[in-house]
Amino acid sequence: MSDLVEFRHLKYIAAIAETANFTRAAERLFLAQSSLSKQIKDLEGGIAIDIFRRNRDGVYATAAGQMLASYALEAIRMRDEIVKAARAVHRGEVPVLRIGFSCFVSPKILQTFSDAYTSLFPECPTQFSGGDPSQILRHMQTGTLDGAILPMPINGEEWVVEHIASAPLVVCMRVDDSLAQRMQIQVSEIPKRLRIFRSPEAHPSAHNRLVEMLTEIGIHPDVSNLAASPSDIQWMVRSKYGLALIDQGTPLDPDLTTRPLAGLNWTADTAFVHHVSAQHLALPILIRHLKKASDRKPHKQPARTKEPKAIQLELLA
Amino acid sequence: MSDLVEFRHLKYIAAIAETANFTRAAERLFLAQSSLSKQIKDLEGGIAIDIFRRNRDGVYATAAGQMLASYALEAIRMRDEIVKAARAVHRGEVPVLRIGFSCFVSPKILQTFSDAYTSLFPECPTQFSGGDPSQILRHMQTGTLDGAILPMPINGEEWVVEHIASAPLVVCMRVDDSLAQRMQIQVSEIPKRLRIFRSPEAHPSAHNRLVEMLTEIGIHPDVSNLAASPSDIQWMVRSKYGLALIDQGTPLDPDLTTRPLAGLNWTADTAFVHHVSAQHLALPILIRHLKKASDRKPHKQPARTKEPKAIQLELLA
DNA sequence: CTGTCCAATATCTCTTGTCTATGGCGCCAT
DNA sequence: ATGGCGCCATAGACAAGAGATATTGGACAG
Repeated sequence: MSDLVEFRHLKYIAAIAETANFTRAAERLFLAQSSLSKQIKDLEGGIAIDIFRRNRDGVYATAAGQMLASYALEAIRMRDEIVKAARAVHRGEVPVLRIGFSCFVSPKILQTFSDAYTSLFPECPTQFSGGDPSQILRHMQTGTLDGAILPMPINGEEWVVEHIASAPLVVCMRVDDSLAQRMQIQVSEIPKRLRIFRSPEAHPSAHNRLVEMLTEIGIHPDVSNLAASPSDIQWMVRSKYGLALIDQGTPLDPDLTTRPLAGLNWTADTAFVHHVSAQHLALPILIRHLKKASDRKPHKQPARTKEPKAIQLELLA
Repeated sequence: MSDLVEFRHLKYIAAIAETANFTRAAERLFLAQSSLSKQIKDLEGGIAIDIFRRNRDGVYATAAGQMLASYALEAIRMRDEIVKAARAVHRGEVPVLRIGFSCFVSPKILQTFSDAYTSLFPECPTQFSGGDPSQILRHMQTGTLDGAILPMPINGEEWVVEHIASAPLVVCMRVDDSLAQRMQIQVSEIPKRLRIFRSPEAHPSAHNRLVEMLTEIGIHPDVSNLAASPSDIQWMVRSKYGLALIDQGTPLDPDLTTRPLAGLNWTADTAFVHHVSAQHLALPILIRHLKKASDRKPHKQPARTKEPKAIQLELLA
């Protein structure tokens, strides 16, 4: 039924809707007015929808016609985008997609991202490079990276940020720690032992935010042990330098374990980020894909918290 | 250039990609094999993309072909959806969209939603009815409401929840309150005065969550004054029953004012919700639209907080 | 009443999508 | 080897249909 609707028709509809005039639309389409008229009339008959109302003072789209017209613009834009990208892929002209990532982003997220890109742009090469968020942002400013997967928050108007994952923030401890007996940890139990943090320079806003949040709930953390990677953190915990807050998804040393924070539902959120002026041809398609996918993930892990997932700390992933 | 690509071609590409065989794809399309072959070949020449690789043991899509094939499925689905909806609009067969809302959802959000629906489904009637979230959810279960605009969180697998807005949670006070002199309020300053809350029965999970969060930061609120609407709350504040936490977007009595909570970045989040088994034909299109729009809103109000927006309380809007 | 503007209609042309028939290629069973 | 089979490409015929030209008809302004 709707197979009668071709892109050609969408183009015609869009042109008529814009000009509100068959004759001028036909000119713009390099078409005779009569041809356009006939095409639309046949279509209207075929799909049983009056698209335009022809009046003394111009042509306007009916309600249904307005829907089709706005859809038309979007559909044509998307088609052109995809065809352009596909052609670039075919010619092998898709430049390597250079992605930066923080080592605090879990491998699973990187894998998911990489898989998504590969399914969208098969056989197109990627280059992943780890580093400090602040370094990575600089690289994106200078154009030596196309995008990045980073812990939130990322501040500034110059960044396009698309949230892609979030995982609970949990307390990391030795398996033989007395706290490991418990299912959950009360915040009030650990203020003095929470002493391991990530280097503030690497991602200042996230660090500041974490400290501030802890302060708000009455913990004044002793930020003395600084780690530059999850394995540093885990080594410190193993060596009894203190406890740490880590992303639940982090692959864990067998001597260590994690426990959720009672009541609190802080999450470590991860985003795909690119500079507003980034050029890579895959970015619009990639972002659109991530946007669609973003709604499914939250559904996968909702059973964990009995309480509504509520406080969200967009924090180091 | 990409004007050569018509929906017809997309249908062909999808069929071939699925069957991996021109002959069987042609059968499925009620088409002669030769026609299909020619169409694809002409298209490949026209847009300068090799879509399929013909081999001894079958037909595979090339990298670019895979992109086109997966795009094809999506594009055709969308077209059919829109045409179906447009036809329903044309015939006046779109049933009234019955939307429930909590009175704690700001009028601006309702207006935005209503505008969005009207632009997507011109001339299609809507019916808005206010009420308690718990009532509204029951109505959606029984099918007497198609969807609702409610404060988050909404729990349960039976609900489809699409986040549409979020606004900072602020302290509401009289203009002549001594606290009104300050730009921000420290949480520690108000524990005893925070005494006005929304009726727990109306939205139990949100209420529990708010109380729990306050407990976490050391406030044990005196939940004695219960209000069923923003104006009840404002009357209570004006009459010196205490302070209240309200959504920053709430239209305010001239005798009252609001101040942000220092450091905290709690937000009141609002979602569009519908039951998983809801039938209304506008829902898929509406949800898709809200999803696209959802990313623009956060960009509009980021300058307000100097600190990264961080803790998010999906709470009564 | 006439000229103008604009969409619809009629008729014709020419492109193109599809059909039937056929050819070529590789694979396998005999 | 060879003949049959499955599969895709090609060729020529044909019909559908997209588009062009010319014309009609309605609304409106002068």
